[in-house]
Amino acid sequence: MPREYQFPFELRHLVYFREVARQLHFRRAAETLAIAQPALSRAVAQLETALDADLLNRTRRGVEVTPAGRLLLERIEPLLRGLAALPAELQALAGGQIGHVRVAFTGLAMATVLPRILREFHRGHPGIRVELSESPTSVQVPALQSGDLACGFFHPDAPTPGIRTRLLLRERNGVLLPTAHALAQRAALRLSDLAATPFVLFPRTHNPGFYDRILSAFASAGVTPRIAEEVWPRANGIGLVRAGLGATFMTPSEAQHLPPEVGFRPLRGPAPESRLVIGWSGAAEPGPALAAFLAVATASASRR
Amino acid sequence: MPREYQFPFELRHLVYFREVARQLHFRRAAETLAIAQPALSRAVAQLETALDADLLNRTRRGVEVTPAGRLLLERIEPLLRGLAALPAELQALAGGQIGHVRVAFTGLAMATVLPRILREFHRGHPGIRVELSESPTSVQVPALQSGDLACGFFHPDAPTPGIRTRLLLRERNGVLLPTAHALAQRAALRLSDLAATPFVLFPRTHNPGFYDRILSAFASAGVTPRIAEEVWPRANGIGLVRAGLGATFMTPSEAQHLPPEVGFRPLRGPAPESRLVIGWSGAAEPGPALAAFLAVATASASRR
DNA sequence: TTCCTGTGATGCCGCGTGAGTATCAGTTCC
DNA sequence: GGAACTGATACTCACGCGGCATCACAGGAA
Repeated sequence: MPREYQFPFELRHLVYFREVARQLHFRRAAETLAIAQPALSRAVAQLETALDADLLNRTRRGVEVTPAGRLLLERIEPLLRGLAALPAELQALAGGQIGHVRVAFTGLAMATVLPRILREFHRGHPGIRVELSESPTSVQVPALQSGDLACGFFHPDAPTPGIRTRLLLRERNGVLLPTAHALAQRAALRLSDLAATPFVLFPRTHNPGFYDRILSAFASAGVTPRIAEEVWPRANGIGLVRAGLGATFMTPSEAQHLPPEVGFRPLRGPAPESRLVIGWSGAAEPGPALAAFLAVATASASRR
Repeated sequence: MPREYQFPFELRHLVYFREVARQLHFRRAAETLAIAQPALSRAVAQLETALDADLLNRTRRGVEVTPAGRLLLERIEPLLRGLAALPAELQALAGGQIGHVRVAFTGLAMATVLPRILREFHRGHPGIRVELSESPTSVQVPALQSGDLACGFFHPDAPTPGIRTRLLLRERNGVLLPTAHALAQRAALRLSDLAATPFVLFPRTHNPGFYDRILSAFASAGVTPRIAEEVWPRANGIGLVRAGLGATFMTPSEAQHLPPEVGFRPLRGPAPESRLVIGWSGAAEPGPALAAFLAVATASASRR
């Protein structure tokens, strides 16, 4: 059976040759490699045949490396180093010391729990890279179910089969108004006060359940709100409020650091409620990097 | 006998795994690799054992690569590519398409034949790098004899055993004077005219034979020259003449491009003669890169 | 259901080949 | 002229790669 093979040599040959080139001495190199000298001689000779090049000059007063041998050495040195590092690297991956996690989030998550979680996580796991991308609940849920996404911070509004979740935040929304707005004088508001105020919301497709709960909250207060803009991501909505184009909903946690042009007012009576969860695929056991992230995230949440 | 070996796997394993990861199909990968499927299954299993990591998820509906497998792929892909390129690279080295030559030269060589040789050589052999360093004859000759230097342009003054040479230039020296010098009015000079003129020469150790021939040429003209400076490299000597510190010897070929502050005058009667040769070690057959360089250099010289 | 097809894994065996020991061929010493 | 090196060569042996045959299992079609 003819032996077809892409490489006319094996790692052995390269390692053996490198050792001889280092020590310039077959016997000592063989000892270092824990093989007998004849085996080493033949392996190097095979490599020379395979590459059709003289790699070493055997003289009676020692061995010297030919130009071809030097070129080969230059090329294989980094390769062998890289290969030698591989097992440890894979162990590090398995142990969760290195790796990466793709994490999606919504504006609320970034404004509340996420910065703290990331800070803690990077302190404990400096080798794991977190790939963050803001995306709406309606995108995250199917991505989590299909396994395209490892982990997401989102706002569930219906059962999410195939996703394991943990509640991070559950808060009644208040209202964010331009400071110049008439209602900004009041300490607290009711939904019914807001009939004349244009609203800035997220696009309905991004979380239809929550969107509709907002509308029904208005309806039960006897008001039909005017939705002036639907904008995403979240930061742009706050920007529009700041620019005086309307009001928006916001939770108290989210209202920590606000520019002076806007003000947060709690709602009395019925108010839409936001729930922020962290979710991950329930199909497969999470990998070590994801497990580490989840551990930090849930611990950080329960410590609040 | 225990098999001690730095790597718990071989190139085979990596190539086999890569092929399966590419095709996500053991049977087709085995066909591509021209081996039977069971052999492939076992090789991949061995690699997984060796690295203590699951690289592939075998499901009934196909094969998928695990994160560890992806990491491994990322790492080995460039390595395998580099190794695959090795044989061709070594052949190119042997064929003289790539490589490098260490070449030493003296100031005279750089002022005459060398630029043209380098231009021609790089045109015909773009893959070969030339490492140039100016060094005196007295340094080049032993370096050529010991094999530390591949090729040199120098000025032999005695037999140089172990070095093969070819004469490139053989010229009577003239005199380089500051234009302001009294003798610069004359069209040609004799050595005996130069008794009162301070001279700038190279250090005697750099070529004792030639140095002494200069002195004896003076002596036979009945003159004892005043050696004001001994300076190296050559360009600095010309700089000193330009600065008015004295005169120096120079061949007509070297006197092609001179600054206006200096002038070249031929010598009538006895004059020191400069011989420029290219030399290379006669011990070993020159390597392909050196052979190519020598071919260009000698051809360029005989075409003058 | 039942059979067929196709997946990758497993059992077993022959032979190639890597590595062992013993030895050779050529030096460079004393 | 031997002693003590060097690396190369000649054997033998056994490990393991790869071959074939087969298994276990899943999915699809009848």
